[in-house]
Amino acid sequence: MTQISLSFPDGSVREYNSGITPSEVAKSIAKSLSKKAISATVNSQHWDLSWPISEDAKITLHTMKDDIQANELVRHDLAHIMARAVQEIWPETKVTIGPVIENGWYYDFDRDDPFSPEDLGLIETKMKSIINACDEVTTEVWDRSRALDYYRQTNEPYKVELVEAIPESEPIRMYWHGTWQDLCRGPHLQHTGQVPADAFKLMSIAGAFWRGDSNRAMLQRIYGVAFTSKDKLKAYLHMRDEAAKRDHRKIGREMNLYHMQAEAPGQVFWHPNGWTIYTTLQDYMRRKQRAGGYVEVNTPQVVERKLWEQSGHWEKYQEHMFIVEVEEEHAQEKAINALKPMNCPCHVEIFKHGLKSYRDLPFRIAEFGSCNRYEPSGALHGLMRVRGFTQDDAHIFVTEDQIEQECVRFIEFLTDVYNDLGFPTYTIRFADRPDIRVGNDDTWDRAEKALLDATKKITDNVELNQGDGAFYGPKLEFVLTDAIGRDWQCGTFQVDFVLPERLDASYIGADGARHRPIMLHRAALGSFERFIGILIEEHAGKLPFWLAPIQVVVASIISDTIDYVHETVEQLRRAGVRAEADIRNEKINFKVREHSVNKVPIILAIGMREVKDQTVTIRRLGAKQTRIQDRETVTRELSQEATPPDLCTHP
RNA sequence: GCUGCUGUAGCUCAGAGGUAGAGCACUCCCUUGGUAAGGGAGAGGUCGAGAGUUCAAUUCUCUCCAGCAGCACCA
Repeated sequence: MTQISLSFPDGSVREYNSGITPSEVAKSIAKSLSKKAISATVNSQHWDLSWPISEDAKITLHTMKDDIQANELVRHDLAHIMARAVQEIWPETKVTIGPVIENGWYYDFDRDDPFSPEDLGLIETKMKSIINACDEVTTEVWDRSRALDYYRQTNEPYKVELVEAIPESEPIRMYWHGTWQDLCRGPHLQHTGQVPADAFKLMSIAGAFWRGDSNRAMLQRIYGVAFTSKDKLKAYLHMRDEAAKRDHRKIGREMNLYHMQAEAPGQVFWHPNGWTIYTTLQDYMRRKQRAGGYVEVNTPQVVERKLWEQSGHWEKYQEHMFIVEVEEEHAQEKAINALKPMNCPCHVEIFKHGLKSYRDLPFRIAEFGSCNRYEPSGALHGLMRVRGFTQDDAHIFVTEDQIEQECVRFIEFLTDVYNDLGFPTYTIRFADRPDIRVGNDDTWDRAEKALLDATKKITDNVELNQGDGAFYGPKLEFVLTDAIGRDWQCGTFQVDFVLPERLDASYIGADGARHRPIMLHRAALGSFERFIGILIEEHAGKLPFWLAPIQVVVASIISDTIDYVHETVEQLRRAGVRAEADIRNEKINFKVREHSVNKVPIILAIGMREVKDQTVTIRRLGAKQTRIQDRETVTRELSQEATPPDLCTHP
């Protein structure tokens, strides 16, 4: 028998016979450890306690206290337990796959009758009885033909396909939870009773395509969440409730920001409050862009098909464009146009107008570009995914050796903007060449290097998004993380070798000859709609003062103060503060409650005392305390506070 | 687009094969009250749209539209 040596986290090394399992290793160290161990990490691979180790390795034994491993095992075992429960209740159901995901797992099933929400309770009960049975979990490695025969015999076509897809080099491993068998990579716990029966919950049923392919069968997916303890599950469910309260669709209604209706799906009816946020944000971006060296342009909404054919969008995105057909008076055929789904081709046309010299580069044009895309109905989601939206779009025409400097410049610009808007940290994803692409490898090499070098000048915090670049060039994606940990991709910076070529854009170089510029696409916010959605959720509706649609409500306590209230509102408005009067015949308690619910940042209460002393009583949203202060001072301070961050004279 | 669920007053929701109800909001009246809901009265609905079954449909069935969750998609 060959000997192997295992080294432990504490630095110690022990000798064992080859083929020893982590379970036996644990037993050799301490009885208590062997009881508590649930899995191991062997040479940085998560390892089942029952798998043999046949070579020298680094080993770490895990217990339920190791959250990462424990969660994975609990969730993975629950996936099997759920599949078993489903097949015990409905034996005709076919099983497919059931991976662990963030916070839980899912399992995809194929059956004629879809699951109903009531079925979830049934399944949960069955799962608990499987857990209580403490059935042993066992595993074997099978050879390919045995596995295929088995799944053909048991009439599990999806499993047959899965086995066939496993590369020859990899073992085919089976697991049993009791007598219930599933193809699985592992690892797992040792018996079903190790799964905490009170720390999981089945959440929802949804359709999902087999192998993520919309041309293949639609399966029934059940989602579950699971943790290592009941308290952790409770904490998670609580967090989820909190997230739901921040939903911009709910807050948008409550704060009367916008609405949508069936006659214009995916398009926004901005109400006065919402439009105030929108225009305030747009005014801010306009100033920033001007200061950042961009010139602003505006281009047509309805553009003839021909241009989209030239740009290549017609071929690729035709079915996602709003087509506008017009019976033109003297034309032989109908004129076919499309609402612009993007601004790039129009910007190229502006660049092309009049000869450009290399001295004109970098040529930066920006547009608050209204775009319309016929997004699939199932993709629409509040302000986050709409059919009509406005991008803070810009295109920069450059020579190849200007890419890096423009990229640095943009990242600085974007950092500044995100900072002002309350997102001091963000992550950058670098998406490099996809398999299907245009342009030669030399060009890609240089473009990718330029982007990476530029990014690294500013931050080391870059994630690689391999192969996810556009077919026309590499890109950077700027991702914000909101207050409850969700990621939102907003900004983008893309290098494009293709469009200038397709639309035949050129400039005159120092050598007097025509050259092809490279086009950089970039946006900081992405779309105003989406960004406002993110702002609302990030702040739970309590926007920074300068963005709040109504900044101040001046509320009368008794009707004798109405003139003073109006006067105060006028004074605030003259000072650039968005103020409203509330002189309704209601108690001050009522008014405070209502405006607080509506998230108005400041309430100024006016009674006879204030009128007599020329003061106001100021109350900030969320504060219990109020404070009486001279009216002129308050006006001055609020005016200061209402100033957008880029116009503030003091830090 | 696909699977499932949902659609009743401005909002949140209840209801039943015999053409509708609550709370909040709204209007009016009383109340002039000092920091998170004062009291009373009133008005408001082709029950998402269309078709079918039925003596009778908002309720059952089908089709469509929209929304929600997820999948697929996102230039």
